[in-house]
Amino acid sequence: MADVTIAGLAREGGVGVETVRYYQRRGLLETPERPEGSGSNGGIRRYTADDVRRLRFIRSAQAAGFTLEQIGELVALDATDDRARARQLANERIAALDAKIQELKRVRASLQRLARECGSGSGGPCPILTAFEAD
Amino acid sequence: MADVTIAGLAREGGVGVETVRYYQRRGLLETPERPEGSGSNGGIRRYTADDVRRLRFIRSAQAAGFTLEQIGELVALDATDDRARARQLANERIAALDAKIQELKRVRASLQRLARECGSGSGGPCPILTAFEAD
DNA sequence: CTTGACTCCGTACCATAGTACGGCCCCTAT
DNA sequence: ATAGGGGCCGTACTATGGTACGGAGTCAAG
Repeated sequence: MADVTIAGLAREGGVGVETVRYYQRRGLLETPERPEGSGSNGGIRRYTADDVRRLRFIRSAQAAGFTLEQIGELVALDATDDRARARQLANERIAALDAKIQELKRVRASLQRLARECGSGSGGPCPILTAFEAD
Repeated sequence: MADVTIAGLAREGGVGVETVRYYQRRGLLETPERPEGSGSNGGIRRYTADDVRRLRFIRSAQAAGFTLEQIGELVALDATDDRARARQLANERIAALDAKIQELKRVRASLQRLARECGSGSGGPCPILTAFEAD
């Protein structure tokens, strides 16, 4: 893949240009040097496949529930060799994820009960407010 | 359970007093009348077991991924008899929940792979940035 | 050699879901 | 009767994760 402009990077990562710039401000993505352009300030920055990888990593890590701040730590960690810390972060997140998955399953069951009990006919109650009570 | 003040309601719901007041402003919780107090403005509001139920409902529905705006609709719906709409909301949320649960499981697997590969020894790479790539 | 799309940059604004503050009032115990 | 702990209310501020805007510069095509 040839190097791309910021719009190409954003497209590859499935985000908007402004989001890329936001991640740069947050220190999650590098801001490459502007090439020696013809004008006073230089030309247009180019992004590599590495930048695309990094952007995709950010999106996946977000999906995993990491905050942008934690993602910043992970990105920094990738440069070092602090395996213990990396494992710690991963394991903490796995535990949180397990709890979250269990919770989502519980509320899913409640919603299913609600959808079933709240049938088409108008017989009986449609107990929205108590839907989650038998948790 | 005897009727409680706002602090009691908050405690029962596991939230702060300010959060209760915020939910009132959002229209998710009722604001009971102030009793005819001795002073210029009246006395202190009292909350019932019903209010506690409603507050707990809000928290559970949030856990289910509903926004406060959607929760407002659910609360309003409970008063009406629009079963079709209630079922629709529930089913939409179940679908979203299923997708979310799948996603969390995927990223969990990636994290586990990361934690394993990034073992204690310093042999081999600790590929944080590529941890999610084989999704 | 101009037009038009895109980049760069700073700054401002947004939505969501709270959290805090300050002044005043009420109520109860000492 | 007085002090302290809440309650009441409006308003302001916070954190998180973006999203938008305006003006200037760049670049490629026609």
